[in-house]
Amino acid sequence: MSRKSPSEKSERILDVAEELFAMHGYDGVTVRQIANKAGVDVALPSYHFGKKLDLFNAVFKRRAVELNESRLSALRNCQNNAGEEGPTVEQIIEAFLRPLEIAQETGDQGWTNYLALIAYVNNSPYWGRKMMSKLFDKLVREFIAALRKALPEARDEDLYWCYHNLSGALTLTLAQTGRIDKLSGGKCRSSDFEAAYDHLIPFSAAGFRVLCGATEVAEN
Amino acid sequence: MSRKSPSEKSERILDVAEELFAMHGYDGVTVRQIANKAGVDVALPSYHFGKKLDLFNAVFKRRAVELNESRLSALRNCQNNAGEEGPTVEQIIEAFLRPLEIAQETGDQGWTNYLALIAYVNNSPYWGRKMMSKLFDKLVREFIAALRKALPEARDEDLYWCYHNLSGALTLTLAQTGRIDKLSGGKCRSSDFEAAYDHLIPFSAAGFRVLCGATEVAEN
DNA sequence: CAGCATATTCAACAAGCGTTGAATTATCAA
DNA sequence: TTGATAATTCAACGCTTGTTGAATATGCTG
Repeated sequence: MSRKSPSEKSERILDVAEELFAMHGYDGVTVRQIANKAGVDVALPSYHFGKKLDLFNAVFKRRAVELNESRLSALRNCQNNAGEEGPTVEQIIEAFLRPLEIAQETGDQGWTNYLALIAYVNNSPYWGRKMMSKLFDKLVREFIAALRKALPEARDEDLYWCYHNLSGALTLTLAQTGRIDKLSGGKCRSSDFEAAYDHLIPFSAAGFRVLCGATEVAEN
Repeated sequence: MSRKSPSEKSERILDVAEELFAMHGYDGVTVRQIANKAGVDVALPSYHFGKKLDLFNAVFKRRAVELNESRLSALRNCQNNAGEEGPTVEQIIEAFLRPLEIAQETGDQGWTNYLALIAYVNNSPYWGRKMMSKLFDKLVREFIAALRKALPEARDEDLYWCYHNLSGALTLTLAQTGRIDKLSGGKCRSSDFEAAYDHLIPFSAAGFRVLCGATEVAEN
């Protein structure tokens, strides 16, 4: 137990780094700030995780596996429950989004910070392509394959642009900039992921249908 | 001429700062990097623009007025061309997006960098709310008002969430992370704004209609 | 208790940071 | 040409950065 699991301070460093990196980006945070906020010496992050970039990677990787498993299981679940023709577009997108509510459900602020960190990386021209691909491409391709099956007449190009739009809307949601709070005068809240997904699912599903052949419903 | 317009090097500093800030964010760029790439002394940015943060603000403000005017004129244009009932959702979104193709049309790389900088700011939890509001809220509210008129049965809450989704998809497009290039195996290109908008306009219009009362078409 | 590996702190380093005051060059009107 | 003003460079400052080697504390094993 004591050997295998990292020390308590080690996890506290990851938690604090997660929060600060999500808020200010990689370059906007110093190792000293992390150490101070975690209540440990400046040298401890280096001891546990090596260089600053290694620490960043450790934070980014930490929850990725669990998140991917959760989303994939949601996809498999809706595929099993669906009939021969497979799940609908709405069901697939739902499986893509709902697992992200884990932050709200568990009340774990760490998950909220992590999702904001994903938004930071995904939107960054410098980090974006490489880091996201490495950890999330496999899963994303599963979802796109499911969507392709639900929209058999779709052209590949249209399918990818639709996913891009969905991904962008999701990214801005995860970033939690508070912008919609101000714009809407408080009627919408950035932190309310459930409301965001309740709107994003029908919103993007309609988009997919329009651009990727809406014959699905008419045929039945 | 010489007094009023800033010197040639002064503009070069802004151009380089724009490019680097868009790529690496505020904290990911040093004043020295900017000066080196611009081919000027380290002290010159401070002389012309003051503190580093003032330089960042100068870059962010520089093209904002022109961009806002261009978008507002596109909105007024489609409003004037439309009949009594006003423009359609598609026409409004088109007016919101097409002016952003100015970068491709003029071949000015500076505009591409600037749009990526907007994406960086808009997606940043720290900078996002304040900086975006200051420069773009007035315009955004014009567009939302036009959309409200085109969708008279819409609940305010739904309208704002729909705009949020549109804004997110646009933001990821402007960021130009190259992620869709890799995902699609080259079938889609991040740099092809025209293709992005050709897809985003019907995509988001369908979303607006589904969530904000689709009776518009059925009634006519 | 002794011994040892791990965890943590301490102290310091070389490098890079933003910024500034003084010195130098360019620009242009008189 | 001279003088004034703006533009630019030069040199340096005090401070912060990430990282490291040695010293100390902690916790477990025997």
